[in-house]
Formats: sequence, structure tokens, C-alpha cells
Amino acid sequence: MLTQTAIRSNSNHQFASARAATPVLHRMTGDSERGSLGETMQLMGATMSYPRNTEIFGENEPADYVYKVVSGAVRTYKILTDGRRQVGSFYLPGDIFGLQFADEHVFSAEAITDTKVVVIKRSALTSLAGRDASVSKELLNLTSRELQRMQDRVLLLVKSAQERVASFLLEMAERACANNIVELPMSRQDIADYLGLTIETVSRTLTCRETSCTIEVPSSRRIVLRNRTALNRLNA
Amino acid sequence: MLTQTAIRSNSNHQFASARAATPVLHRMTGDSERGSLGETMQLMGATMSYPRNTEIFGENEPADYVYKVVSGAVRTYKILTDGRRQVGSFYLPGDIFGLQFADEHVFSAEAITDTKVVVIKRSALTSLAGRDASVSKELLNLTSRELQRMQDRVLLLVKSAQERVASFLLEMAERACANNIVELPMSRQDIADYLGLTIETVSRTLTCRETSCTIEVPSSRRIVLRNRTALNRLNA
DNA sequence: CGACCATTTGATATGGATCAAGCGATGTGG
DNA sequence: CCACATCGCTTGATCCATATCAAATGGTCG
Repeated sequence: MLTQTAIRSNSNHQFASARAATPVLHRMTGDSERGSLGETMQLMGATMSYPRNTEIFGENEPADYVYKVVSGAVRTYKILTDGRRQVGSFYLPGDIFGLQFADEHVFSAEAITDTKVVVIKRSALTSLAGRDASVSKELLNLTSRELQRMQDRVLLLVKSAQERVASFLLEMAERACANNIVELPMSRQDIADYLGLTIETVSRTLTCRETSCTIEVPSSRRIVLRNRTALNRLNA
Repeated sequence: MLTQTAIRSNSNHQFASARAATPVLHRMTGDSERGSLGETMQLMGATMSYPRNTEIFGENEPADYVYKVVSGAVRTYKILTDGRRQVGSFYLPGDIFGLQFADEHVFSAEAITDTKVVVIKRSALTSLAGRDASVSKELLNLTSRELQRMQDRVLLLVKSAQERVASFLLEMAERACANNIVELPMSRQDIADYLGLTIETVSRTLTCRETSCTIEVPSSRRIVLRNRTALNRLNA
């Protein structure tokens, strides 16, 4: 439990500075927001691009901004004292992140693939919330949903490896799925660190599901769900 | 992983109906709220009593109320499909619970010991929040803090048994400690279900810490912290 | 005192981690 | 265009932390 092959994430911070604005207005696929907040952010915020594996913000940095994914994918994570990495969440297009209302970020955030986000000052958002009850309501809703997701994580983390992986696939299917084909932007290591397992276990579990014809894995980042019922059963 | 000695929580629902009002105004020890919300609830809400092990609300019931613990202690939990129980959170005097902004409760809630809570209609709270920006801000703060706690839980659940128990003791020490003496309202089973371990492992881990003089366990519900530094080290 | 329950302690089993090697895709330099 | 290094992933063998099974102990209430 205590040792694990050290730190594997290799962020190249040299790219972390952003290229400037040109707001992007097309609406992406994610469903993380129905209300005005997403649009508000896209109107008021600046678009920034982050190449693959670059840092968006770091743990303990002041949490001055809120982000919305336009394209690509983001992971938040924390390096534990023993060197292991725990992934907090994955964010896909449409998702809003950086909402933690602490002064400092608790997690770091990195682009998983080349990613565009819109950024807005938290202060702008909170002052807007002070004037507009609907904005503040939406902030609360978003935070509640995030809380909900974290509660689900807690439930997930006490289950067996099979169950965790099944849950993960179903979760991703909810969020980024075109007729049962799930495209995973993240590596096995990311998945493992998200589920609290090792890459070996994730890999083995997937091949096991494949053998039982529950899924197909045509390429490592693409998974076809053959039998959702079976996955749901595992999901417990 | 899949089997576990079935369902151990023995709620006697016959007591679940509440004795009526008589609002209690004295402020309790918990620190879950600094702002006006706690006071507002105590002024507007009704006080209810729940004997030990009775249900306060059930999973899938409409989430119409928000609760504040006046005295006693509360656990929220969920029974998983395989019969295991996962404890979501413990709430101590001063803590507010039932905040989830879903229409239905995701967890059930039970009194751990004889417990008094004040109850307020969620609708009253949200309409108040619509009028008063400071209330809505506080709701957001409370929810954020709950989110924060859940994130900590996630980090906790990927650690070793030693670390989980150490973290738990330190968490409880933060919340219900008089000069290093922690009074635990909950059973070993509650702790185990909270930490995602078995009672045996929790018990063994505690005796191990006791042997190493990090803690003392004069009675099973009372733990004296002898060496916080050592606990913090384990906490990782 | 005796029944009951929570907790501790002991012996054994097992799921997933760890260690180690192989494999396929991608990229790079000659 | 091919040899070769690299990287991400898979597969295999072994080990260990924690679960499971079982029994002893202790505390509480009639």
C-alpha cells in the first residue's frame, strides 16, 4: 500500500502559459450545465489552450478562476505524501471545474489531451451571484452535483476492482458515448489512479470483461459496451 | 469483497415519529456553522427527538427538510446491493445535514445515540436564500465544505488501514475532543463501515496503535491521543 | 448469575499489489 | 524505408494486507 512506482505524471510546465482569447461560442456535448452560467462564462471569459499534459492550475495555488471545458479533457489530482497520485475527477467538454470555494486549490489540474477551456474570475462570478439570485442558485446546484459525484466516488471506492471498473465504464458511457462506443481520453494510469487501483489490475479486469463478452476493446482508448446489463449487474 | 456478514444496522422504526417542538436555543459545541443559518434554523425550525438507532429519514424519501444536530450524533448510510452498509458521514452537535440538493435523499440517516435535531423545510430555506444573498452564500459555503469533506474521504479511502484509522481519529479529535480525549458516539461497526474496513481490522489497528503507545483505549468508546505527531505521520 | 451484545484476538484465505517480462504501436535517426 | 528506442499496455508469477471464519473476552441489563 505504501510504495508505488513513484510519480508517473510528467507535466511539462513550459507550455502552461496560455495563448490569448478569441472566445469560442459553439456549445459542446457535455451536460454539466443547463442554466445560464455556462453561457455567461463563455461570454465573459477568455478562451485558453493547454497542450496535452500541461498544468492548468496547481495544488495550493490561489483559486482565483473557474473553468469550463470547451474541448479536450482535464484531470484533477493530488500527489500523496508517499508519491502515489490520486485522480480527483475527470472533466469533459461542457463540464465546469475549479469550483471549490476554498482560497486555495486542493487539487492540481492538467490537460489530458490538447484542451481548450474558458476561464472566468471567481470574483466576477461571486459578485454576479450577489446581484443575481439565479446565478447563485446555479452555483449551488453545480456544487451540489459535484458533491453528489464525490459521494458516488466514495461508494465506488469500497467496491471490488470488477465493480469499480464497471462503474467507471458506465460513468464514462453516460458522459462521452456514441451508441455504446466509449472513447477514453485518459490513459490506464489515469484510470487506475482514479479508481484507486493499479494499471495491472485495470488492464486485467478489462481483459476479463472482454473475455466474458461484456465489452470489446478494439484499441486501448476505445471500448465498446456489448452488454450493459451485465455491467450494471457488476456495478452493484 | 462481495460477502460481508449481512446487514448489521438494526433500526427500530417504531420510534421514528417525533415528539413535538419546544425550540432549544442554547448553542452547541460543533463548529459547522459560523453564520446566521444555524441560528435561523433554530428560530424557525422545530426540535425533534430521535432515540438511539431510529431512522431520521430514509434513502429515496423526498428530501423536504434540512436538519441541524442539537445533541447526540447522526450517521448517514446506504445499504449496498450486496448487503454491506457504507456510512456516508457522521454529524455531531452543530452540524447541518440533509443538504443534498436532489429531490430525494441519497443516503438514509439514523440517530447513533439519543439525538435532538432542529428541522426546517428546505423550501423555507431556499425561498429565504432567494431573498437574502447572505443566506444563499452560506448555503453554498456549507455545501462546499461538505464537498471538501467528501474529497477528503476519497483520499482517505485509497490509503492503508493504519492510515484510515489514524485519519479518522484525528478527524474526530478535531470535532469532538476535550484535551486529547476523544469520545466516540459510534460503534466499531459504524467506524468500519465509514472507513471501508471490517470491525476486526479496525479493532486490530487500534490495539496496534495502543501497543505502540500512540493512543490509549480506556473503554471502547473513549480514546486518548497520546502522540498526535505519530498519528499525523500515519495520516500521510 | 446468566443471556446477550460489542469488542478483541487468533488462524486461514484471498483479492489485488508488486515484481518482472513480453508485446504492439508510435516515433526517430540513419 | 527500415532498425531501433520508447512508451503504453498486457500478461504471468509471487507476495502481502486485509477479509473471512471462528472463538474467547468483557461489559451491560434483566
